Amino acid sequence: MRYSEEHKENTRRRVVEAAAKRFRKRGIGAVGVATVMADAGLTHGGFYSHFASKEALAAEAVAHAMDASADSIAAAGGLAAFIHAYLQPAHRDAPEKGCITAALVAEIARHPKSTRAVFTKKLRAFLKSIEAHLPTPDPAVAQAIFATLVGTLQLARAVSDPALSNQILSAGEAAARRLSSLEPAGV
Amino acid sequence: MRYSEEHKENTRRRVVEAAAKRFRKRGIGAVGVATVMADAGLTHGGFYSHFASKEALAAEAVAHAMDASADSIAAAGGLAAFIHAYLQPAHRDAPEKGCITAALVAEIARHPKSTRAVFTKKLRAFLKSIEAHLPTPDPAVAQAIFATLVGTLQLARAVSDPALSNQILSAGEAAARRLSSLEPAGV
DNA sequence: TGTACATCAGTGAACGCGCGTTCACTGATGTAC
DNA sequence: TGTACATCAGTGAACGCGCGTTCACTGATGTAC
Repeated sequence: MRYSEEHKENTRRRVVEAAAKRFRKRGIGAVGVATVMADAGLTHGGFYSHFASKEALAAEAVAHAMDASADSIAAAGGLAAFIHAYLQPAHRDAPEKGCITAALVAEIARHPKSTRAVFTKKLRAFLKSIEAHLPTPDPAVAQAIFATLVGTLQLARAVSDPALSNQILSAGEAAARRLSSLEPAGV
Repeated sequence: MRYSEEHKENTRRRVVEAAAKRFRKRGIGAVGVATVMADAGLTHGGFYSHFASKEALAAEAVAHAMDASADSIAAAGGLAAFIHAYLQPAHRDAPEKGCITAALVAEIARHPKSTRAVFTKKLRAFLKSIEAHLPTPDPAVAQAIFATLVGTLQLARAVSDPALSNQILSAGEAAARRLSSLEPAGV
């Protein structure tokens, strides 16, 4: 072969990362293949020497972004710190760098089973990670905490009144802490 | 005027209702004006004698669907019953007839401020309704409960494993009950 | 080491299609007499 | 009451555009000798 394996893998990764960013910012359906390729410094025609379809890229982008945040609880320094960081205005205001679940769950739900299966696999891993950081591990509690975080961030993003948006973030943090049986406030 | 006011209003309402259904099922961006008009038994050209743009229809459809569920807590017979019904598989499996917030929050967050303002107004009313049904009224608790319901329903819809999906619904119900300070189980 | 060749990542024009929106029209129905 | 006219909700062709995907190509770089 001509270009090294490494070269091709690098390009592919750049495309996946550009896609993960754009998709979170504007939605998968609203972003064209040409835009993603341009973000990666390429023209659109080369797309199909890397991916079978836009759908295949969507699945890879979801997987990539889920993997990128897989260790974010440990990185934050524990569940309480993670919850706090997750519900910060900074996260709300930068969806392209944030949680791909909050940005795209509803859209993923409308995608083919193959894409949903990829999401499901990565979600399971993340839920395990939440559970492992719980004072008293319980899968149902981990699921409920994540659902609360995702729902809260989305409501805070949709609302047009900044004051209400901030209140929602605070309310979500208190609720997530309460569900995880952490002490009420502090940081 | 020629056709009665009533006739025009009826048509308009049929279009808004068709839109609210299609948008919830497939997303606003993925549904064309022609499809909505066909659902309402019309051709696409007449659309602009009712609405200024697709965006205007989106805002109306959101408002309409939010209004339609405004009294659903009282209709369900209280907050516990509402939470239970909201997190049923039947609701998960029929987004076109269900909560428009769960179906479209993330997409609404990417729409113009005017549309987000309409959503915000209706959301405030719904949060008030949750709060009024709380044993101890508290805006933050109402916000957290709704965020938990929305996040839970969305995760349950996206996941490809039915068993996990059902677990998530149950976990969400337990959490929402706990946040609202209702007794643990029952129905 | 230097040259010829083969590979294939990446280019850019082209495809068919569906989109939101516009527009000249038509024909059902309300109003005037 | 019956007829002529005006209105405008609804029709369907057409617009420019961006989409996902295909394809003939090119040219940088790895391999063979």
